[in-house]
Amino acid sequence: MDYNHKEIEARWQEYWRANETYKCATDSSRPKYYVLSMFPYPSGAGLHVGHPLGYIAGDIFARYKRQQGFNVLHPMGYDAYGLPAEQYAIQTGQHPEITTRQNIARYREQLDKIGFSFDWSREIKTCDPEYYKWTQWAFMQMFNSWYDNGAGKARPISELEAYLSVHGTEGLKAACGKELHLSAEDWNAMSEIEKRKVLMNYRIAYQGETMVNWCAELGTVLANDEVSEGVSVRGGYPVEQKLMTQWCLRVSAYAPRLLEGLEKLDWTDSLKETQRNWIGKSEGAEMRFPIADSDIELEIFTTRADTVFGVTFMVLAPESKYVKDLTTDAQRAAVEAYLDEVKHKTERERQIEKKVSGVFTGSYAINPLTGKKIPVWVSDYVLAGYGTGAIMAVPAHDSRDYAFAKHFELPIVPLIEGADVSEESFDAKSGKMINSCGPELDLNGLEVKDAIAKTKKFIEEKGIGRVKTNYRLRDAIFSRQRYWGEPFPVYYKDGTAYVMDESKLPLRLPEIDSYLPTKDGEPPLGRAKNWVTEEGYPIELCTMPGFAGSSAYYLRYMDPRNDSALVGKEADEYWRDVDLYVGGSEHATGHLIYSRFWNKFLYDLGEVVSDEPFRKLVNQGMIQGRSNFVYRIKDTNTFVSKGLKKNYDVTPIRVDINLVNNDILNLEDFKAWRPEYADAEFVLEDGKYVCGYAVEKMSKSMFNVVNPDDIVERYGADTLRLYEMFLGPLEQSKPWDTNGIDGVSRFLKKLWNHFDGLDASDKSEPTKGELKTMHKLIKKVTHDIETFSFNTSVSAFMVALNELTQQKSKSAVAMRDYVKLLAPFAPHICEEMWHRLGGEGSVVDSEWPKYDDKYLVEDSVKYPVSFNGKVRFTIEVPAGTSREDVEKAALGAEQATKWLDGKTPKKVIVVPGKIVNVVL
RNA sequence: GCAGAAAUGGUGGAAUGGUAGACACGAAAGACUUAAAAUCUUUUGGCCAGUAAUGGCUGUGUGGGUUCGAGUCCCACUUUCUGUACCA
Repeated sequence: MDYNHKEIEARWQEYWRANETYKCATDSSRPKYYVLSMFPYPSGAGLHVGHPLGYIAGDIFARYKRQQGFNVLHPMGYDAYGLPAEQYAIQTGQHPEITTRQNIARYREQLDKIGFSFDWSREIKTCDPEYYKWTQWAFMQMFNSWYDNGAGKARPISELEAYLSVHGTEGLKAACGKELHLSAEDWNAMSEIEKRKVLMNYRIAYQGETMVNWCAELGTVLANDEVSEGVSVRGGYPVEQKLMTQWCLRVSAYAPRLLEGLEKLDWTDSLKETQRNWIGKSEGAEMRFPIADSDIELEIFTTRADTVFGVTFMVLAPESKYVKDLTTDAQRAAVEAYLDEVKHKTERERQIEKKVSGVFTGSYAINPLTGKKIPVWVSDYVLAGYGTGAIMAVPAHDSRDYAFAKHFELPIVPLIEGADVSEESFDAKSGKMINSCGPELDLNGLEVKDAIAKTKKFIEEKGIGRVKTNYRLRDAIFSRQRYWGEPFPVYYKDGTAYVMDESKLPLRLPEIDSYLPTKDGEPPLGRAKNWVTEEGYPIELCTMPGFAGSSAYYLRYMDPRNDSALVGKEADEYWRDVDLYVGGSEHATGHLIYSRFWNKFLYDLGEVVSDEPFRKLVNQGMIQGRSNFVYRIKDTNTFVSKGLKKNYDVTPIRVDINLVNNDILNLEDFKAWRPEYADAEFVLEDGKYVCGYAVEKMSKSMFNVVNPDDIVERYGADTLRLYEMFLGPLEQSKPWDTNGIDGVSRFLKKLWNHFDGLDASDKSEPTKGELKTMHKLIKKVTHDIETFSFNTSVSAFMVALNELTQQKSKSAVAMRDYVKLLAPFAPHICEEMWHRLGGEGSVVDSEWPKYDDKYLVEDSVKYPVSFNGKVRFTIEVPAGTSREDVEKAALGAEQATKWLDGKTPKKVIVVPGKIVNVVL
């Protein structure tokens, strides 16, 4: 009987559904294993073949763990809030919820066809009120918490209030917006509103006036990870810097823990490195430079304390609060003109131009080590948001300062022996110091490293600065001027923000008549009727960003229907954390940072037991598209095959890949594709039209999208699953190339034919050869799955089948083991074979076979014999032959005389089971 | 600029420091067929010699090094991909 994938796959998918095969429950008698694939944003385009790659890998692992006896949690859901649905709503007036639900239904249909072992009873959608209740709840907890740097954890805001009422800010070690100095009396004398203003400076979810990435086109602010190279990641619209009052999350307070936590995670080095860079720890010093004829002190941050003697000017960021104070009357007009110019430049323009610009404030600072007066400038190459927004410029040893100094003809003083600064700065942090001797400190002759240490010590002792560690990681901006997101459970009384009572959750998203901002420029929620509390207080108009709903979803899967907690104690203590997380590395600086932050916060509150959410993380590569081209001879309707195109003047034209098979164009289909090609003519090679190809992003406009449904329809889900794994290493990005799929499809057909020739009732012991093949396979596949080397295990299945066929294997017993091993990869066909072979229950629950080395032992061992590293012949000796006897056999072999050529070997190396090398 | 990863046949890719190119695609030849598709068999890194079996040389981006032995380890370089950036 032929292999009928459609009938088999439909039947088993129905069987699994009806039997709730993949439903799991907490079961403390069994070890748990939590496999999670990053949930998708359900876009209107549906899934393409790139999406399932990670899901298939996760599914294989989940099924494997299950067969090993683990209680496996393998859920799936949808990241349902997002800009595309809202953009679509603006264009069509269609409620984003409707579009989203439709897209979800389509995704589900596509996912179901591939045969995943998801426990759909745990499905979550971030836009469900039962789900986003807990997103709002977490925000509320953050609002009601502050970060105690002393204890290194978040604590309830009430404890801060208690502290302030006794000590004021004296001795307070708290993460905050700006350092406040209050006495207990000051605090106690404050009104409620004043107190709330103070507390806002400490809350973990706080409202702050900050420079934000404003995207006018999208009408909203964006987080740093949503902006790349000055444009929005979604849509590619220009982004500018704007000062706005926004909700923020004090992620920066967690920077040290986010950095340290990476150590114990089983993630790839490159991903950890990306996070390290994003967190951006830099150890340096903060130093105060007094301003001449003023009592102002300019505070700067530097990692090169050793270079103080080479400071020839200071630079302020345009947004720095010092600018106003330091600008002299003579310079005021010039400075204001400059600030105005900077303000109107977008971030993108600033980055592209990279033009040196700046203006002198008129003031001078005094170098505390030399007593010399140095000018203070303003320039946009200094960032307001990092360090103190002011720098000491050392043009000899910093390329940016160098460019600035050259442009404005400021002095450049080299501080390192042998450094030539006539053409460029000397940025390397090594060498011997020169020109670095002042009245109190002498660095001359020291190595840079030692000079830094000595200077740091000196400035601390002198009280002109302190050692400081800075982090690049900024607080996350948490407001979006958008409709399609979680509403904030926040209302305003006397212009002050209050969170609602927990009993009011979930705060449901109201209906509105249009999804555009209001005429007054308020967010869309400004259109909602009665968007006020019961007491009539107005409710926050912004909604939460996309990462809000995805930051703790892995916790919710553990206990998805609990309506009294995000995750119940029992479920949390059992499932704890995600053992294996599969997803794209593009989330390295977004979701994967926010989730870790969110989880650590909940950990501080005692809500969860694990302080890191994702123990092991595997990044699947992107699957790119493979576009096909035809070549039209200019000004004609004649198309020339790829191999002959150099003889003509041609225009390459993208052609729908559905008209092409193995790069051969189907001429009739092509003519029917577009009316203008109906009477196309062709110049063929060998009777075929060969198309060109290019690897590009998979997208509709390039006619290179491959829909998994089509592959499943034609080849079956098992073939799709195997082929996606066979394509190459999981982590690597690669183009989707349908050309090879026939090989995998043939394999399954051969497997089916082999199985079809067996007598299922045969219980006889497999032969020695069969046992050897099977145990080799068990060993290989087990090892491959553990190391996520799925492509090589697919090959191993092919090799093993060939061996069994060659041995004319009739063993149903051997086949049953084979089926168990293949089941994670190709569950449908295996389920079918399993049942026909008389297996009990579902193959999904069959026990993973164990291998025994004794079946792999050979009667004899072949040794390649090499002379000076070059293999010349092979000898065969009985298994277990000693090294000495192998050596004797090698040198005594007939062929050896030729290569020995009468000489005595200097040395003979025998590697047991591997090789004999004779050194002459 | 900085950081990370990678470079192996016509293609995708295999190789715990031990016979490089497994497996698959593609291609070529043959079998079956009236024919095609499907299927099966054989060949397939390059070069050289031989009617042939076969034998020899060469070969994993480049140049060095360690080693009896290097695709694999070390150093330098080239190229490509990815991430990130006026972060002081």
